[in-house]
Amino acid sequence: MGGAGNGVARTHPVKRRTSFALAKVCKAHRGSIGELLAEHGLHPGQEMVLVELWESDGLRGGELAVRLGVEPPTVTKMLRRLEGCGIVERRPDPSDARSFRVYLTPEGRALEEPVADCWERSEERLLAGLSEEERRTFYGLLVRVRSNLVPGCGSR
Amino acid sequence: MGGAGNGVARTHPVKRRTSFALAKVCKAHRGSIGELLAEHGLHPGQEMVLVELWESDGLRGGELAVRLGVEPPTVTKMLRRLEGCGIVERRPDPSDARSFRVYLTPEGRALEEPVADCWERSEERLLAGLSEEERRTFYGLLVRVRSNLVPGCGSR
DNA sequence: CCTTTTTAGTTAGCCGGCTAATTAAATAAT
DNA sequence: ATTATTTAATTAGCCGGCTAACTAAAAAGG
Repeated sequence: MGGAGNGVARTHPVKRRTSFALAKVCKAHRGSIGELLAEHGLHPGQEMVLVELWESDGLRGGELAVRLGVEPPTVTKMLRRLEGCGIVERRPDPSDARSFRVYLTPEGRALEEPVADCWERSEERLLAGLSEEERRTFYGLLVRVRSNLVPGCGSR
Repeated sequence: MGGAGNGVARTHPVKRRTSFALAKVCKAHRGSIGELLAEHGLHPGQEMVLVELWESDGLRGGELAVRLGVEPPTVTKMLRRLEGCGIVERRPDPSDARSFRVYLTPEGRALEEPVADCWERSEERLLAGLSEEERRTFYGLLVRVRSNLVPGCGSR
């Protein structure tokens, strides 16, 4: 099958970009943590909601969207499902009839340890073979790169 | 409102994990490149199909799934849409009646330059403020980390 | 007080991703 | 040759994410 130079298929230059490598790492990482979360009946993305609520329970819907860096309709749907699973509870905000506040149920609070453990295992797998110094370097670079992508994310 | 230690809301330990930072970078990065791709009517994820086809046109559906690191049903749907947009064409594989081969249309081939440009701009934004050495280090770490997550991804 | 504008969430609908179950063709085994 | 098995792709249905359009309450202005 020696066509006119056909079949060589050298890898495309775009594949050597850092941007490309990052995209692939992202996808793989989401899959990796999703696999662990599935053990607790969670889908990737939902763990982020939990972290925000462990940190400050009773958030308003909109504030949750801001902290997650996600659009309001996404929050609406995720909360509906998490509520359906009994992980979260939505109560009206007494001071604003348009708003509501999100609270963890006991079930939601019980997920803190196992899910934190997922992160730990996920990180273990992610950083395997890297020295302590390399890990610190990697973390530092991620933080800087993140602040490039999410302007003004210093606090969150 | 000084309840029993309530309202402090220190950031949750999980948020200091490299794994967490990576997840956030991922999300932001996908959004960043998605924004650029939208200028050409593409959705994030579709650019990956294009890269594979620029590299080797006429791939079988299953092989495409493997290279993208994605499940077959995902390929089915993406290709249906890309075909609907006239970017890609599916032709039956003469040697196997269950299979098909995917070919870029002229429109699909015409996207190579503009989309490669999206990647370049995306990378620019991503790596702003990093020295050449830091960029190399970051790239190297990404590649290593990726091989932790996707065992045997040396070639792709 | 009433009107206008801003803000908070929801709905509808699309896309990329997944799993589970199905169809149909190719291959292996008898 | 017939049967059993494996493989290729699709369908159905769910989830996280998005945009656009809408509803309803709060806040600002007159």
